[in-house]
Amino acid sequence: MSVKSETENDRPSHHLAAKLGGFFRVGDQVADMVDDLCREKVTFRPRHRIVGAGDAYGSIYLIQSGWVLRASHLQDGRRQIVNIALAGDLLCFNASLFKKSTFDLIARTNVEAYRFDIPRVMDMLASQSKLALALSWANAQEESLLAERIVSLGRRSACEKVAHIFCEILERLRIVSLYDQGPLRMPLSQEDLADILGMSLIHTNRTIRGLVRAKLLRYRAGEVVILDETALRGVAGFEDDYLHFTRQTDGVFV
Amino acid sequence: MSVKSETENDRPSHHLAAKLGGFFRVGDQVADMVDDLCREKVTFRPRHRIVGAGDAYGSIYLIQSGWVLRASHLQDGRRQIVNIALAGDLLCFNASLFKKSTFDLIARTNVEAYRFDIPRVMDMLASQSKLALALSWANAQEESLLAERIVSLGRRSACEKVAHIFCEILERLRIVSLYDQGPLRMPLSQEDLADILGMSLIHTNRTIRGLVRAKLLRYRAGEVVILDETALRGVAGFEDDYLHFTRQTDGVFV
DNA sequence: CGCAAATTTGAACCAGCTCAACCGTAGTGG
DNA sequence: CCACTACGGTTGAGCTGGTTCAAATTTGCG
Repeated sequence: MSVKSETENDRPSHHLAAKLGGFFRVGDQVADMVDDLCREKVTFRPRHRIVGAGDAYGSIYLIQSGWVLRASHLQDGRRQIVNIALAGDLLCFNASLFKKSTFDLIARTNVEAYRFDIPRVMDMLASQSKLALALSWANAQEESLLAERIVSLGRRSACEKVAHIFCEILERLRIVSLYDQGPLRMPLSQEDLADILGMSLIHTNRTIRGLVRAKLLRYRAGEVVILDETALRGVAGFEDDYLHFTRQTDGVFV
Repeated sequence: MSVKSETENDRPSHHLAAKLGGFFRVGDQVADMVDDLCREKVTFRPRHRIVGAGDAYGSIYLIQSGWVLRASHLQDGRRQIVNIALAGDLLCFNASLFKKSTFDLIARTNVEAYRFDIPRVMDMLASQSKLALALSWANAQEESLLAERIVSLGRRSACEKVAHIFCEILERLRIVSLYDQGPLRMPLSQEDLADILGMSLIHTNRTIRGLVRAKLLRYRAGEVVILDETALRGVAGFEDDYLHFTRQTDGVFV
């Protein structure tokens, strides 16, 4: 797929490059390789189960737009959302090394994604070490997000958790230029939020209401407006270093 | 470093190969490369901080023996242990792509480890795709452990959490042949356990006592005896598929 | 309009927390 | 040998953050 006629922002690799750009100086070579992997574009409807627990992995996806939830279900119906995948995130990248999934991947919105052929990715990783390095970084960053989620779940109060997840989502969207300030379309129900934060739906609601009453944010179904991000970061104890988005000019060139 | 004179079990790569052996058929080529990386052996005393939050990464370690905790500290002293690293586990492998650590790595016991020189690892990964694949798998498995920890923290009861972590530790030690059955030396205090499970020390204690009273296990400082592992798995709802230790004979050869 | 999904609120309850104290065991130094 | 200390574990009591159950209200949408 030629990309010469496309503007930078239309390249399939755009969001991923933006994310990596926080750490690497991403050269055309790597961007071209990613674009080259993006031969097939797929779209999923909301609630579509992209991968189900027990399924064999067939593909790796690079999200172009939309929100995807990675969730685990216990026998009795309890659900835990392990992470949220946004534009520029890879799905099943490292997990595709396994025989089968232990998680569901659910499209929460309309999702546009590029489907990578796994053998082709493997070939390219084997021969293109810069690409491998770049994708390893993306992978390591995702692992860092999981670790921070563990900290939230284990040691933060309900109020801190809610504030923290909002701060994280804001920051992650900023990295891929999908948020600046003002109202944010956030296609998560309070039930989703509860399942991310390991809380009950009802207490999640009350906690959000508390933050609304404190004038830190406004909330409607599908939309939040952060009114005082500084204060929100304060209650969350939010430190963004775990995102490792340093925007260094002396970064490694890939 | 020649390994010809060593028995299989003495090779530095032994535990890592055992872990990978659940999925790959690990050939001599990869094992030799790992052995070759293990040029420098280091030991840490209990409580030694191998890496501290904020430190730049200097090395990658392969644990030969001992237990290491990866922990995060909040401003007010709350601590969350994100994971436990055992023999055969790599420390700082993917995180070494970052400028600096956001976690502490603490030796909980005497720890023997092999120190890898990062540039050398990078070179080898770039040129040896089989090695890269094998280590990527180890990495993906660790990510899977984190995801399961998130499920525990978010959606399991105190009793399920305690049972689950014991099942996980048993299984992980079995994979590297460090446990079969009977008494298990477990160098974690109840405070450590509490910080892994996101619970208070006191409630952790009471929960353990409950399992002891139910005759599922015996507990002393530094030692547990699992009396009824089947029952313990039952209360935990333990499914070992997230460890991805399938011991398949048709696995990919690396 | 009418249905379904999402949110909000109230009320009662309880799992897990904090505070406080005590016990056992293993050094350690006089 | 004993006193002292430190650390890990145990137990009680009271409290509270978060849960469950139940029901009402709002919102989105065909």
